[in-house]
Amino acid sequence: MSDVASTRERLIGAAARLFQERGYAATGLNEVLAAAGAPKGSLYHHFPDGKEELAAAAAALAGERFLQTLEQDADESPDSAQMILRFAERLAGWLEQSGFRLGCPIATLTLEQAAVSERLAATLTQVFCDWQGALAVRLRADGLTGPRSAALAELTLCTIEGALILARASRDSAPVRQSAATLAGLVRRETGC
Amino acid sequence: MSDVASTRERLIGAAARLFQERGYAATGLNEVLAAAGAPKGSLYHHFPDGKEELAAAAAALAGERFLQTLEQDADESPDSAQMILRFAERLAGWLEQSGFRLGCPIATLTLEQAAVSERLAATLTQVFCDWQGALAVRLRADGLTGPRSAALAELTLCTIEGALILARASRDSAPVRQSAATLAGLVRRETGC
DNA sequence: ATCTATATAGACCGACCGGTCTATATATTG
DNA sequence: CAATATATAGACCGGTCGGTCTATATAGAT
Repeated sequence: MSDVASTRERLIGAAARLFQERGYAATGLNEVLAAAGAPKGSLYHHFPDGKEELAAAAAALAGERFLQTLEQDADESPDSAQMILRFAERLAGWLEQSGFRLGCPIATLTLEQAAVSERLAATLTQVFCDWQGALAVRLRADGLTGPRSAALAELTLCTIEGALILARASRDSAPVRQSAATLAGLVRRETGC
Repeated sequence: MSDVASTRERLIGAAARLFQERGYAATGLNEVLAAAGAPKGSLYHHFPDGKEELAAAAAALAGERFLQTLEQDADESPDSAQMILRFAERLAGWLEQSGFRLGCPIATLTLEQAAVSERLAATLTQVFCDWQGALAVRLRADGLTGPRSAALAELTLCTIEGALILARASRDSAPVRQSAATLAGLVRRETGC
């Protein structure tokens, strides 16, 4: 196991970061190459289909990272409502630390490219599905039925995604904290925790 | 009053449509000019600050249109919960009719440019604020307090925005309809309607 | 009619885009 | 060692980008 990431991994990592911050169209491949310290030949060696394939890999990586954080917060929270609050707090911190440049790692990619790229759309759909699944697991653990936990997991995910948009527009993390608090209150009423 | 829109209006209208569908960076000014049937000179005559200024005008127009629709649905609904369902149904129809290309008219713009353009960020913030206000008015009419209606209006807006992202990723309007139904149920429990 | 401000018209610019190509280096395998 | 697959390296391509520029047309004022 090498102490430095492989060229392929560096490319995916740099792409994930830049696509999250600037979006798909505004991120040039030359920027990605510079950030990864790789020549253009390497990019098209590892990703023959170019930018689209790189974006799919970047979205998958970002999805996994986000999922792990989500599952960690879910495990460390005594109930679903507190998981929502904890995760929102974490996201608010990320927003503030980055000057409101880092929101959802795949939302911009989705709005820009889901209607264009079949391959990317498939990856993005899977990622959102995984996230919703992780939320649903925690809700079920609070005693909700399968369908009900799925519905509330979907609502929670939508709330988070929407709040991140509003927060980035206003450069204020209040929408994330407040909407999470409102939702957590409604969920708590339901789970009884 | 002329029967055809002025060059300025045509530019804003074309920009609003293209920015909504493809986003900021992926929309070329030449595309906008072609769609509006105007030469480049006219664009920089009406919008000396170029693309950024045009985008701000387009966002303001899109915001007004969306607001009017929202207020209309609010007026025609007997209570807040049904307003949410009605509006979600309308958005789901737009998504389907456009092949999931038309979601929120300003969400992509926000994620791409809010951290970059001060001017655009100000416009976008105002638009989201107006939308939230319209939702809050309807919630207050159902007997909720000012703060509570503001909180639920924010949650509703976040839910809609997030659901539009999920729907575009999966090319399925189910997230919009389902999350709206879940939220409407929670709101109904609170308003008692 | 003349002057002025407004608006239209589009050629043109350097910069950068995603992608292709050939050449070289580095492992892996026989 | 030779042979082969893998990976790095970057010059180069046509095309498009946002923006600037000069020239022309149109409208209102005097």
